[in-house]
Amino acid sequence: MSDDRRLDVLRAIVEDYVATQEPVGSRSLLERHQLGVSPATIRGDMAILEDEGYIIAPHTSAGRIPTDKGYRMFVDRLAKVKPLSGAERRAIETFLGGAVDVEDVVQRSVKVLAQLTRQVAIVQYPSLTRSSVRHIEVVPLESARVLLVVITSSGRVEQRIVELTETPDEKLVLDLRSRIVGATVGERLPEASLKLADMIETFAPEHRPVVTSIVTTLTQTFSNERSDERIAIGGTANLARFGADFDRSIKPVLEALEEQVVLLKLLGEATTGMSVSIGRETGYEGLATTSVVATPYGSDEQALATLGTVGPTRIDYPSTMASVAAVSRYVGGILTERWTPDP
Amino acid sequence: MSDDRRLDVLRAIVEDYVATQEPVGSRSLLERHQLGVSPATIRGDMAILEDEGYIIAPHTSAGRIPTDKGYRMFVDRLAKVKPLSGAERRAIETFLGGAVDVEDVVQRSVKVLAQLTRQVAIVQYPSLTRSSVRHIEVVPLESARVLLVVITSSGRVEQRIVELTETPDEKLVLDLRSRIVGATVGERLPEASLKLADMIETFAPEHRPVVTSIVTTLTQTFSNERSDERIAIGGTANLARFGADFDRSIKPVLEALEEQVVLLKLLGEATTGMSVSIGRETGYEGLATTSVVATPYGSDEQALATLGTVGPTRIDYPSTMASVAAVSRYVGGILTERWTPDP
DNA sequence: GACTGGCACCTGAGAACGACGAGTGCCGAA
DNA sequence: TTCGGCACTCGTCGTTCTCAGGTGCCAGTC
Repeated sequence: MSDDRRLDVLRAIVEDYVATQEPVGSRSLLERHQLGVSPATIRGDMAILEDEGYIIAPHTSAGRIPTDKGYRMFVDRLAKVKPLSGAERRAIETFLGGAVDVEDVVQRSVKVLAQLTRQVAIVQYPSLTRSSVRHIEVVPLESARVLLVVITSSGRVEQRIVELTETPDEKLVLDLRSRIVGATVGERLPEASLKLADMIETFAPEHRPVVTSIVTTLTQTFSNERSDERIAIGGTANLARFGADFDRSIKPVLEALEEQVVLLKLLGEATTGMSVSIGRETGYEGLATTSVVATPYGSDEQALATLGTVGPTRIDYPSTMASVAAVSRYVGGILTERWTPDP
Repeated sequence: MSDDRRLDVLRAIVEDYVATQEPVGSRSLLERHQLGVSPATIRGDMAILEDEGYIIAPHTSAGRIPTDKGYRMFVDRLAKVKPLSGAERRAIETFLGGAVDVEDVVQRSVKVLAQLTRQVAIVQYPSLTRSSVRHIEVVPLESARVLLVVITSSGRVEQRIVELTETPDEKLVLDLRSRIVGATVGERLPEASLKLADMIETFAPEHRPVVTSIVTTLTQTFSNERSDERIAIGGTANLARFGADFDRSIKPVLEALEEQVVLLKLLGEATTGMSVSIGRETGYEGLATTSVVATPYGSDEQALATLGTVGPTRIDYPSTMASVAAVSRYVGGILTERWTPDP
């Protein structure tokens, strides 16, 4: 008995099950794959694969379906790369190319990814903390209010209105503005916070309250966790493909999708590269029958955030991974090229 | 036969059906309502109500369920106002009160409305075109780029980056900025656009290209339809209550929810006040078994946008309408009080 | 020793069926 | 007009039966 053939059988089972959504038996397997042996031999291989936990029979007299472990093996060792078609590439490129701002890029990414994979797509907004300061503006408003605008290297704009105890002197504001800009532009957000903290002491004591107030707000904005938590979701109608049993297989997924914390953790696992979490590997009971494919996007040096898909475990992993990778690449390209200072 | 009693019967049928989700027969109706007559009499009334199209029997020997027309009658003439409990009011108030910016207000509104009604909640972001200019900032960036920031009376901040053909003179930018601010602050967005157009000619011809470029971008931002289209959705897990048949009753709803155009049209019908669309009244086949309850929010004088719920036709209309109205009131209050210039 | 064909066995899906019960429509009487 | 009574209708539920697809095992073959 050859180990190789047993793995071929596993691959064939995964492929067939993904295609048909039905347990695959030894006979029907041979109808779709030329393995050069008889059904009985396949049955032997299947029995061993079942012993090893790669596949399982839903009941005595049905075919086999892959287990989480089986999919894992398939993804890690058996899947062949399935490149996107030229049409798909062009579709991504032209659709994302039409975006007018960061918000738009994210919305379009979600849409295109959901359509490509026919799954639920999730895209995290570009992280604030992982980007650097492009510009900061300090604008006095009416009363004793000041508007702060922070523009980051990823093109995001955050604004805050600060209520001061007194209307600040115009010269002070101008001075403060230029010093803030000088200290922070080009810095990563955490570093910028440090620089700002140091800066406070360089001001005359009578100006400290105003300066402190403004700097504090900026620092909060830099480390604003809520901003990092924003996520766009699309393609929820594709949940239809998850299964017919709403309460058991779809409702928990919808609940998980509404729970940003869960999504962020799932996406967070993909900081270093393409990540595939299969079934219970996701760590959430509600997602026990779903897989999450995620990958970071951004420039080569710096990831901005993460995007991916949520689908039933029985998905076409090679295609899904190819789509996620492609969208990630284009989004990263657009965000870094388009909204980056020209040379 | 009294007309009054027949309407009482219709009301009882709607209330019972909403409560039990099951067709209601003449006998079980009397178990829950004291109508002072016998089942046979009720049957007579039911027969007439069925002739008139207010109720229908799913099959010969089942009870009756209300038709869209029956719900319509119920909402228009039979429903008694069902005020929110004090606890519910306080929950809305405290939860929405914790919001830190407009984005946050909208997110929290969706959440609280979905929880209160146990339906899908949709909240349109405050409209740009319906609000006025609070402040505009013009910030030169590196190269020949300029950042424009627009703050509206509803607290929204829009930003655009303009690519100019040449780096503008610093004095010109300052002049332009103060003139833009002078011309637009306090104006409604459409009027602000007009004022800006007039302003172009007051600049020296050599400055026209820069000015025109910037003003054009601002005008586009003012009339940006895409901004008006943003909608937050929540409580999709409540779709579970819509019915067990996913493909027929839930998938089309999910699809409609992803189609912003549909949602906007539904919300748009509520410009003048509380609007209830029942079943096919929504005008979308996919929403044939759902009802949309929507109402505008904003100040007394000026609606900012619309919010509401999407649920199966068999919902508790009085409670739903009360919840939608309450959330609308609080959201409107917060947005107009909190982010409006102090006196 | 690995593979194959044959065979007995298992089991879920689906059709057929009957009993049951909730509900109706109608009629004659109060 | 209302009411009680009665015959009738149909969908639901549980039971039974058949069927098809699938397995495991074993003896035989290359």
